[in-house]
Amino acid sequence: MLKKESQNLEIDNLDIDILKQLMQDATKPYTEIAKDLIVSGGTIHVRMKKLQEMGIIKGSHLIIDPQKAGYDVTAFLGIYLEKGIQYKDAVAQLSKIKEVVELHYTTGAYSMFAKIICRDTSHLRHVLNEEIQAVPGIQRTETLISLEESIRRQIEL
Amino acid sequence: MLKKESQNLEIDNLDIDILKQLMQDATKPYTEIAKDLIVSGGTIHVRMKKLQEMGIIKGSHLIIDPQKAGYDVTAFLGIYLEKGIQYKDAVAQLSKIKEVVELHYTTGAYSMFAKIICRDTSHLRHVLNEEIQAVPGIQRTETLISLEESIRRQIEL
DNA sequence: GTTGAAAAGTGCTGCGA
DNA sequence: TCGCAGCACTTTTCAAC
Repeated sequence: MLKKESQNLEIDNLDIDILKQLMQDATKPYTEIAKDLIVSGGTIHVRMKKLQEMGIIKGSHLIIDPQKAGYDVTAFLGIYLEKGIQYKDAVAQLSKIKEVVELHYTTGAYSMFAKIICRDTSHLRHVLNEEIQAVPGIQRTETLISLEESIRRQIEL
Repeated sequence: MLKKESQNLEIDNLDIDILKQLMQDATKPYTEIAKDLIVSGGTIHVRMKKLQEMGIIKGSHLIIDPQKAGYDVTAFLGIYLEKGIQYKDAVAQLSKIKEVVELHYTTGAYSMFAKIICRDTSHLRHVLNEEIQAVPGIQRTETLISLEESIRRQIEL
């Protein structure tokens, strides 16, 4: 017997429609989605199970307002690594810094690119000067501070 | 009579603990959270209602894997605006481009900074050359392509 | 503000088409 | 493969502490 991967691995329009709705509000009841799409609740359930097994759905997050939670400063960091430094080691070090919420290995001017969220400017200064600079292999960084987040959304399927 | 804003606007440790749990999995049942924190389900409900009214909770999102959904290329874009161009106008234009998932007004080298998600490199080329360049006021852009997203998480409360 | 339980609604699982 | 129906579970509300 083959592994159960041999099931239907395709995504149709119904799957897309379900994802579209849940990407905006992950707590929307299946029954309501079913009404909108004119299928039964059971069908939604089967599709969701398939999408989860396929790994397309990675989970769900509660979206909080960072500013109202006391995190007022968003910054981007272009990072220059020293030659010969293992990228993986730098990632391991940076992942220990809780304020780093996103890290990319990039082409272009920088070796790596990070997004950082801090309480205020003094908190940011501490993270930059004490935490980031302490990571071995980081040669230099360039900071871009976000004065306003004008757009924030998910991809449209 | 005053507006109902005169209610309790403070956040205590219980609120933080609830948020911590739901930030990782927005579908976690209240009853389970209640058991973990050793309070009743009703209390969780009251706190959640308060947090939503305060605007700390902005909603919930289903997290999908962009690569498995056919979006394989993440890029960052440093944008130089022409002098005298209204920032707001550029935002309005860029928000029409569905591939732009994040846009910040920044200090530093660039006027604005965008995050873009595309299906593949030819899709990215199209967005950059046709869509972005067509926005009035954009003088020049610098592209950073993400080869790997090494860290992706939410702030820790 | 919190509790505990009742009432309403939702999610899950088989059976049938 | 999909839809329907019953059971289990969760959400929501409310009187009482």
